Parts: sequence; C-alpha cells; structure tokens
Amino acid sequence: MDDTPANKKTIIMPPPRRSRRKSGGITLRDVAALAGVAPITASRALNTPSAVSEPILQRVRQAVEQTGYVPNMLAGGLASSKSRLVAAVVPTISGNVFLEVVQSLTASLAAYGYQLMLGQSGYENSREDELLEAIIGRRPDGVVLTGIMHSATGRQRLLASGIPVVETWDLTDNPIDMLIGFSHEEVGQAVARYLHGRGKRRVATLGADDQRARRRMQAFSDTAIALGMAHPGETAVAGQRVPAPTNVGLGRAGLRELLARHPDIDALFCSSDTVALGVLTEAQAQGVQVPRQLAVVGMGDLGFARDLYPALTTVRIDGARIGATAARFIVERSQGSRMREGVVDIGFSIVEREST
Amino acid sequence: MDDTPANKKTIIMPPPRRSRRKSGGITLRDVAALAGVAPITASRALNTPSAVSEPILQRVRQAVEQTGYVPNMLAGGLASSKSRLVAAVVPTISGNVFLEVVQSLTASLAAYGYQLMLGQSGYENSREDELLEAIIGRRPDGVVLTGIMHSATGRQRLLASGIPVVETWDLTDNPIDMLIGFSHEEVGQAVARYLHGRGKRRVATLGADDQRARRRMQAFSDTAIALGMAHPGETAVAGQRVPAPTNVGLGRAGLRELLARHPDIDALFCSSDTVALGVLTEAQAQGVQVPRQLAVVGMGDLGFARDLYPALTTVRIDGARIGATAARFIVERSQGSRMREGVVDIGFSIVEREST
DNA sequence: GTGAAAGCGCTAACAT
DNA sequence: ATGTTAGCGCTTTCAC
Repeated sequence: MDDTPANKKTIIMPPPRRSRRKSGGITLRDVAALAGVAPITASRALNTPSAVSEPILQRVRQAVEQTGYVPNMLAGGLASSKSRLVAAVVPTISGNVFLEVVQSLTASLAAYGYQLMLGQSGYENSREDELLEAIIGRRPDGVVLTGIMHSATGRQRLLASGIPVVETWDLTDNPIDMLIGFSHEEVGQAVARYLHGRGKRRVATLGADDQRARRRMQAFSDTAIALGMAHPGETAVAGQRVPAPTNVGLGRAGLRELLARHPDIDALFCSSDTVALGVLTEAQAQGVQVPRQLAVVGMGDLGFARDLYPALTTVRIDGARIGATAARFIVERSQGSRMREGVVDIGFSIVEREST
Repeated sequence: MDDTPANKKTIIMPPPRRSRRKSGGITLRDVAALAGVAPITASRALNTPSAVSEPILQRVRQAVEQTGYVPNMLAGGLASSKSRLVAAVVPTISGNVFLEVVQSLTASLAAYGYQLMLGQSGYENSREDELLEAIIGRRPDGVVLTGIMHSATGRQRLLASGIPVVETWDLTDNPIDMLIGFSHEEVGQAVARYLHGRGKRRVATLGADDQRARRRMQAFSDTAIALGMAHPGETAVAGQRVPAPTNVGLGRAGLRELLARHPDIDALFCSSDTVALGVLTEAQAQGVQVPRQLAVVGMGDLGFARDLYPALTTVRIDGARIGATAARFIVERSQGSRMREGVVDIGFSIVEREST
C-alpha cells in the first residue's frame, strides 16, 4: 500500500519530527498520509462524512483508529472561528442555587458536542470584568450569564465581541442579546399574596444581601403592606439580611435575631431553600411549631426541599429548563440561525408543602 | 506618526479587511501597527513586559486600550502549546460532594490566569471515554479527575496525550501521573473504631451504590465485625444501598427500610452528609432519638453539617485543599517544573458533633 | 468528490 | 531590545 519498509503491523505512527516546533503529536496530516489522501479530505471525512466517498471514509477512519488521532480543537477553532466552547458565569457554585442550571447546561451542551467553561464572578462583581476578558479571549461560541450584566464596560465588551450572550435568572427590557429568566418582583408579590391567603398577618423576610434577593424581599414587603400584613403601626415589614451566599448557619442565626426582635411573626419568606433549612432547624431547636406558629417559605425548590420535615413550601424555578434552553439558543445561533427570538420568561410556581 | 490621512482621534481602528477570511476582530497586528512596532514586540509587551522598553510598553498598552483588543487565546495556545485551560471531570456536580473541589479549583486556577473546563461523567463511566476525547481535543494544560481512572483505554489516551493528570479523591499504587486523595478503607475503619469507642455495638451502613462508597462501607463492616459490632449470630453488618448520587429523600427512605429490617441498630454510617440529613430528618419524623437511640455519622462535612439539629458528626475531607493543590501541581508542571513529586495523601478527620 | 493554496492570530527560533 | 521568518494544525476558498 505504501513503500516504506516497516509497514507490517504498525499500530502507532511514529511522527517523523521535521521541525523543532512540532509538538510531537499525531496530526490530521499524519492521518491523511496514512489513508493516502490530502489533509483536507481527511478533514471532510471527519467533519462532513457525507461529502466523502465510502471507500475513502473507511480508510480515514481506520487511520484515525490506528494512530489514536484526536483532532486539535484549538487549531480547528482558529481556522473556522467556531470553538464549540460555551462559557458560563455564576456568582458562586456553592450555594446550590445555580447548580441545576450548570448541571443541565453542561449536559445539554455535551449532547450537542460543546463543552462548558465555568467562571465564578462572586457576588461583588469585582472580578467580573477580568473574568469577561478571559472568557472573550477564548472566543467561545456563547456566554451564559447569571443575572443581568449591569456593568457598562462589561456590556460593551460583550457586545463588541459579537459573541452570542444569554442572560438568565432575571428579566430586563434591555437585554444584551438573549434572555431566559423570571421576575423577582412577581415572586415576592406572589408569595405575599399566597401567605395572605393562608391567613398570615405578621410576615417577615430573611434574605441574602444580594441584588435579586433584595428585590424579591422588597416586592414581598410592598405587597404585604398593601395587604395589611405588616406589623400594626409600622411602615415596613420585619426583615433580616444575611451576607450572600447563604448557608444553613446564617438561616439559624437569622431566625434567632428575628424572633428576638419580633417574637410575634407568623410567616417568613426566605431568600433561599438553604436559609429555609436553617430556619426549620432553628425552629425545631427552639420548639417553634412549623407551620402552626410560623409558616416558612423557601426559594429555589432545591432537591432537599420536598424531603424536609416538615416538607418545605418554596418557589420553584426550573433551572434545568433554563440550562437546556440556553444551550439550545446558543447552539442554534452558532450554527447559523440568525437572530432568533431569544427572550423567554420561564416564570415560577409556588410549590405548596407542609411548612405553610 | 503614520501617513494615513484620518488619524486625528480614532478611537476604534476600523480593521481594513483585506482578505475574506478575516474574522473582523482586532488582532495583535492592528495593535502593533497602531503602536508602530512589530507584532512580536506587541506580543512581548503583553506577555513578558520586562523584555520590552518602557516607552514601547506605554505605546502598546495605549493601543490596546484604544482598540479594546482582547488576545485570541486559541491562536496563542496553538502557537505556544499552552492553552491555560484545565479540564475537570466529576461524576456529577449535583450531590454537593465535589462542589468544594470544583469551587476551589476554579478560584485557584483563575488566580494563576487559567480557566476551568467542566465535564460530568456520570457514575456509570459510560460517557467517560467520549468526554475524555473532547477534553484531549482542547489540549488543556492539565486534567483533574475525580477518582482513579479505571478504564484502560482512558488511561492509555491520557498517557498518550502527554497532558498532566491529577487523580483525586482516592489513592492507588499505580496513578496515571499525580494523585491527591485519601484512603476510603481507612475512613471506614476509623469510623467503625470511633463508634466502637462510643459504646455502639449494633452498627449499620446506609450508602450510595458507587465504587468508593462501597469500599468505605466494606471496610467499615469488616472492622465492625472484627470488633464484635455486628448483630449477634450474623456474619455481616446490616446495610442499605441507594443509587448514586444520593439525596435527602433516599436517606429518609433508606432509614425507613433499615429500621423495618433491623429495628435494634444503634449507630449508622452514611455514605454522604446528604444521606445523613435524610436520616436525621426521618429520625425526627419517626421520633427516633439521635444520638440516644441511634448515632449517625455522615461523610464529607458539607457546609450544613455543623448547623443541623443535632449537629452532624461526619468525616471531613478538605476539598478546598484538594482543589488548590491540584491547581498548583498543574500550573507548576505546565510552567516547567519537570515531574515534581505529585502524590499526596491528604487524609481525613472525624469531626465529632452531637449526632453521636 | 477531491485537492492545492492560503490563511486563521499568534509565538518560537533565530537574527540583528 | 526589537525584528524577520516560519510555522502551530486546521479549514476556507477556489479549482478541477
């Protein structure tokens, strides 16, 4: 088949190093040579098999097998301006709130043949610009942001880069590009109305000191006041702020403080299920009856919410759908579909369980 | 400075599109032209500033500022064989066990100027080979694996790729490359001895049906039997398996089953804190006193363990240290240090709290 | 259906 | 300290 003397059963092609810069790996060139075709033909056999004749396809595939060739996506991406990489930015991965999104994003992208690059911005937005530069430098085929990008320079850079962007977990009239989220104001209002309907009249909030949580709490408070659920004679709803990201301990401490200041509250809206778990735990430790004395509502419907005792009433956000939809939007966009309609309010639902 | 007519106050260099393939973005070439130097000099100004004179440094930096240039790391990586990308593979990100590692890995890498690519293999290892191919294709500067790579083809591919590998969360005499982990057998033994010391005599296990959890449970059982903690007349320790990844509901159901079959157990070793939370919850729901009637030990020392009621005794694994050490190993390796000693047993500790 | 040529944007190697 | 040259490994473009 070829004229080299040593071709009896060569499993691995020892790449003849001709220049000092070659990294030593097996390249498409080697595969093509082994298959007896031009590199571009080998490339077609791998990327657009339908454009190549059956016999050549076979030979190329066999050559790939024999050599253990793995395409260099850096080179491919550079040549084609398609990296098949998608970057995701979350405030933090611990805290569990964004886990479902990241999980489903990773899985959905993998199904399309894309990979996920993960970045954590922190809640402070300080590292966000820096992170953005690192992301854009990789020329990903898309960027998924948690929350709206508020920094003007960040918007600018993203816009200038031309990379498809999906903002998530919030709504805005002025998205950078695509948007998949829900209204935090509506969540707060809905929970207030729900608790009002359950007969609660002295409500309080316990929430993380981050932007979106504050907006939920504010809307909750406004609605509660409008419905006459604030403390008599007070113009504000009792509330306790804890630093983000939340954890169980902050929930326990938060409830202690809140009860010390307002022993008579009868319902509590927490900014996350994790905080709510802390509240349930502290309530149990103090002998506070839930829901009899105190109704508790969480946020997020994390995996454990349904299995607590009492089972936690919470606001369900379909993180899996956010992730899957974001993946689809980006893949479609990167594969040609120009400017599809990319704004979705995925809404939320209150999952009523035993804690109210 | 140059001879084009329109150079009064140009903020953005409109890239003169000379070929139809140019992606339209600003390149190092544009920056160099604006600064009046050769591309390689601009490259040096950005990557090794100490190798460039002060005035040129200034001009290049200004040109970067003016143009909004963001280096193309695909091109840089291709040219230098340094991608500044590190891939991490975890069974799943939900389940929280590996969160701390991923979190600290992301943060540590970012501090070094590296990014993390995240892949989920599932517990079945079915997608692992496929995932590995996608990873190797990106030519990352390192791969962090959760657990030991058992698939022979996987080992082969990784070895052949020459990419630095860190296996974590386990120990082996035969690592692919570097290793940061602890002994699951020792964990099981230590917990059995600990419970024996607390006077427990009828112990049981409740664990995920994954390889490492099974080994912890097995070692626990063997030690328990040796110490005379199995049920009288039985040769095995009572145990209940649940599918991985674990969750709170599985913990609750697991305890129900276990108590139905062995109502007299006095201590339970769980394969994760999440399962243990389910056990505590179910115990509370059934009125089983913890630790009086039943001592409970978790695994992982997740964030919430210390804040449960009763606070959970558990096995602490320093995930943050695993992540930070893995990041350091890989960065050092990729920056030259040849073959440093890269095997670390980070051990574990039993954190004694109220649940025992 | 297959191939030759010409880059993608950057940096290693070798000057000067 | 700065520049010239020649790729990195792949794909686009244009021919055949």
